[in-house]
Amino acid sequence: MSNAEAAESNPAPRPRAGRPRSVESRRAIIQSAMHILQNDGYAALNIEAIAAKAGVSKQTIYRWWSSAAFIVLEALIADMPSQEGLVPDTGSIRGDLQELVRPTVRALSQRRGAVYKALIAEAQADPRFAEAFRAQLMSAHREIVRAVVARAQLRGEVPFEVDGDLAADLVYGPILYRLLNGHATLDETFAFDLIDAVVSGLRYRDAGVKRAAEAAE
Amino acid sequence: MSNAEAAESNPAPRPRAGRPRSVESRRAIIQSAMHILQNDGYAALNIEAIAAKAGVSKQTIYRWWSSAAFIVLEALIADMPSQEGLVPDTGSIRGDLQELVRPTVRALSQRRGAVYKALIAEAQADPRFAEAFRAQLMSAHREIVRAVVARAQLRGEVPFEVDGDLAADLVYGPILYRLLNGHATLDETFAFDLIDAVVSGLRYRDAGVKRAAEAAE
Amino acid sequence: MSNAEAAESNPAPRPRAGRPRSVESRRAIIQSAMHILQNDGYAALNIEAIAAKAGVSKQTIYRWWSSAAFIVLEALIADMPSQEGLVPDTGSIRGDLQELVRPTVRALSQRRGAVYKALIAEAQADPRFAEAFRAQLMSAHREIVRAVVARAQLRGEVPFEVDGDLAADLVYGPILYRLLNGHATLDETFAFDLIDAVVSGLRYRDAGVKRAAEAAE
Amino acid sequence: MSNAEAAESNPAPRPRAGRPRSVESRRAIIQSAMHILQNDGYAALNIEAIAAKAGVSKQTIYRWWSSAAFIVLEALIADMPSQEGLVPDTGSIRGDLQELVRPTVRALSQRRGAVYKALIAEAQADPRFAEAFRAQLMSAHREIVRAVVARAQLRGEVPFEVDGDLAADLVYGPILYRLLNGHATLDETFAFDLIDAVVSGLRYRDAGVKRAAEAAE
DNA sequence: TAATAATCGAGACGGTACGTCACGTCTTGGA
DNA sequence: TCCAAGACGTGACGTACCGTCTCGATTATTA
Repeated sequence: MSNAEAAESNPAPRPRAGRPRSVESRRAIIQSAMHILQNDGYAALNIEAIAAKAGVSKQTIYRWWSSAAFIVLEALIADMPSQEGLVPDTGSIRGDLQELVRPTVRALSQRRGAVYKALIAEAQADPRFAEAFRAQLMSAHREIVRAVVARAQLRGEVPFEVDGDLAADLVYGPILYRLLNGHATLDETFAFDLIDAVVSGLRYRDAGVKRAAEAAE
Repeated sequence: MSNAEAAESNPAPRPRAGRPRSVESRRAIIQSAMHILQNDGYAALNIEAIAAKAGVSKQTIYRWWSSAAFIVLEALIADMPSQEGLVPDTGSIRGDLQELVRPTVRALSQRRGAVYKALIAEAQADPRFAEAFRAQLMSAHREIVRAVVARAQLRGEVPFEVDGDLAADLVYGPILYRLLNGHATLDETFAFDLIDAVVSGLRYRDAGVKRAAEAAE
Repeated sequence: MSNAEAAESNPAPRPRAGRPRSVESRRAIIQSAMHILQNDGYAALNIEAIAAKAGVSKQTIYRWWSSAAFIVLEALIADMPSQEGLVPDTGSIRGDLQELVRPTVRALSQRRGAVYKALIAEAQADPRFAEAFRAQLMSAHREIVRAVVARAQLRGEVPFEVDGDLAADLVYGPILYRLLNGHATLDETFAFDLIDAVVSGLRYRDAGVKRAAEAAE
Repeated sequence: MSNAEAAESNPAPRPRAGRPRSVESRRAIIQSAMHILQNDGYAALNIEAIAAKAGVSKQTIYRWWSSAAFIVLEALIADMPSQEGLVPDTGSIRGDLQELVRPTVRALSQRRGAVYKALIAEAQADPRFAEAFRAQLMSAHREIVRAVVARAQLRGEVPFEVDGDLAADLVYGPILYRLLNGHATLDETFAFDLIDAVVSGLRYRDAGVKRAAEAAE
C-alpha cells in the first residue's frame, strides 16, 4: 500500500503540519504516466517525461514514488475493481477457475498485457518494486485461487492435501509464461485447456502421490 | 541467432578480405560480460563496462552484438551442455519430467536464476532479443517436454489428445512464475509436487473433458 | 540597511498589530549562519541549511533577509566593535595608519578574511548587496582613513591637495588585492611597507604633481 | 595553462590514439560563453546554456573545463594581445606606469570590467580557479610592473630597496578596489592620481624608512 | 472578550541547473 | 577489414536549492 493510501486510510487523520500534498499533482502524475505508457510504451516512460506532461516538478514525483514503475502500480491498484476481489462461485472448481481465468487472459491479451510485462520486467531489476508488486497485486490474484480451492475442498471436489499455493502457481504460471515468452497466444482455448488440466491435476493428485510412493518402494 | 553464430555455422566460410575477427576479443568480451553479471548484477552490465574490462573498444562490441543481453545469451548457449539436449528416458512420463525439472529448478535457484530473470526482463523491452531468446533457448527446453509427452503417448501413459505445447506450458510456467515473482522458493518439493500435478492433469484430462462436456449440457 | 535594522532604529517604534518578530529565531538564524560559514565555508551557506540548523522555517528567513549574504553582513556589523569607530590618534599620520592597518591585516589573515572574501564575491553578483556592503561596512573603514588624513593636513604633515578618498584607496586597495588574489600573505611586514609607501606618496605628492605639470607643458 | 594549451604547445605533438578533439566544438564553446557573458551577464553563464548555444553536449564541456569560469579565462588569455607583454618604455617610471595603467583602467571601466569582477568573485569560491587565474592572468600584469620598477632602479629613479611586488600591489590594489567595491569610477583622473602617489611613495620611500627607523629608537 | 493581524514551524510545490552515466556513432593511427 | 582509443551529440538520471505557497498554531494589538 502506498504512502498516500496509508494516509487516506489512517483512522486518525491527524492534520500534519505543513502544506498538504497536492491531489491535483498526484492525479496529473498518474494520468500522465498511464497516458505515456499507453501511447509510447514503457521504454518511453521516464520521470522527466511524466513531469513535463503533468506540469509538475521532478522533485514532486521523487518525493512520493521511487520510480515510474511504482506510479504505474498505483494506477493499476486504483483501477482494480473491487469486484475483482469477489471470488467467483459457480458451484464447481472448474467453473470458478474458468470464471476467474477467462477475463484475466482476455485482459492480458490486450493493453493490460504490455503493462504487466513491463512491470514484471521492472521487478526483476528492482527488489523493492518486486516486493510491492507481489504484495499489492499478485497476492490478491493468488488469494482468489486459494479461496476457490478451499471451497472445492469443502465440497469434496478436491482432496485436502492439495496446496492452494501450488494451485495458484499452476493457474497463473502458464499464463505468465505465455505472456512473457510470447510463444503462443493468450486466448479462450488456452484458458479452457489450462483450467481443464489444472483441475484434473488437483483432483487426481492423490492417485499420483500414491503411485509415486509405490514407485519409491 | 547472432551474427557471430551465423558466421561460424556458415557452411562455406569464404574468407572475406581484411583483418579477420579477433577470437581473443570475442572471448574476452563474453568472459567479461559474465564476470560482471555474476559479480555486480545485470544492472551493472553495460557495454562500456564490458569494453573496459575486456580491454576492447566499444565499437568492436557493437560490431558483433546489438546489446549486452545478446552477449549473455551467447554465453549461455555456449555453456549449455549438449547432453541437456538428450531427452531423459526413465520409462515413465513422471520419471522423465522429474529427471528434467529437478536439475532445472536447482540451477535456477542458484546463480543461473538471476541470469534468466535478467534476460527474460530484457526480452520484454527488446522484441529482437525476445525472438532470439525464445528461438535459441526456450524452444530447446520446450522441445524436450514435447518429446517426453510424445513418448508417453506411444506408451499409452497419456492420451493422444494431450498437446505437447500445453504440457510445456504447464511444466515451465509455474517454474518461471516462482522464479520471476519470488513468492516461494524453487526447491525439490516444489519440483515433485509440480510434476505430480502436471502428470495427473495430463493423464486424466479426458475424464475432465468428458465431465466438462457433461456440465455444458 | 536591512529591515531589521530599520525596525530597531525606528525612533517611533509604534507596535504594529500581530505577533511580534521572534528574537530567538533572529538570533538562531544569525548564529547558525556564522557557524556554517566558519565550519563548512561560504559555498555551504544556503537558506535551507541555515533554516534546518536554526530550527526555523525558510519563510521566516526570507521574511527578514533577501539572501544569506545579508545575514552575514548583519552579523558582521553587530560584531563590529564600536571602538573600531574611534580614529587612532598617535600624533602622526604614519602612526595612525599603522595603528589602523595592523589589526585589520591581522584579522583578515585569519577567519575574518574568508568572510570578507565571500561577501565581496557575493557583492559582484548582487548589486543590492553590493550597495549594502559598501554603505554599512566599507564606508566606515574609508571614513577613518579620511579622518586621519584630515587631521594630518591640519598638522601640516600632508598637503591639503591630497584627497582623502584616494588615500583610502591606497590603503585598502593593496590589502584587498592580496586578500582576494592570494599572491602573498597579509602580514606585519606588508602592513608596515604599505603604510610607509602610502605616507610617502601622500606627503611628497605636490612634488610629483609639479613635475607632472611641467611635463605637460 | 589548460589542457588544450598544453597540447598545443607540446613540442612533440605525438598523435594520440582515438578521435582528436574537435576544434569547432572548442571554438563554439568559447564563443558561446563569451556571447552569453556579454549579453546576459555572468549570472546567466551556466554550462547548460553554453552547451545549448554552442550545439555541444555538456559532457564535452566538462571533459575540457571544470567550470564556466575556466572557459572565460581561456577566452581572455586567447584574447590577450601579445603586445601587452611588452613593457612600456617612456624613459621614466611615471610615464611607464601611466602608459600601463591608463588603458587598463579604460578597459576595466567598460565591458572588460564586468568580466574581471565575475572571475575574481568566482576565484573566491573555487581555489583551483583562483590558482589558474592568478598564474595565467594576474601574474602577467604584475610582472610588467616589476619590470618597470627594475628599469627605474637601474636608471636611479627608484631606490634598490623598493620591492617590485609591493609596487604591483600599490598599482593594481586600488584599481581592483574601485572595480570591486564600486565606490568611485575608474577614470583617467584616478589613473593619474594613483600613479602620481605610487611613484612618489616609491621614490621617497628611503626617507620614510629612515624616519621610521628613527621613530623606532 | 472577541476580532484582527502578523508571525511562527513545517513542509509541499514548480522550477532551474547541477554533474554523471551510458548510449550508439564517428574519427583517428595502426595491425 | 578489423582493432584500441577516445571524443562526440543525445538523453535521462537523481540531487540540491531556489523562492513561493499553504497548513495549523501562536501571540500580539485593536475593537
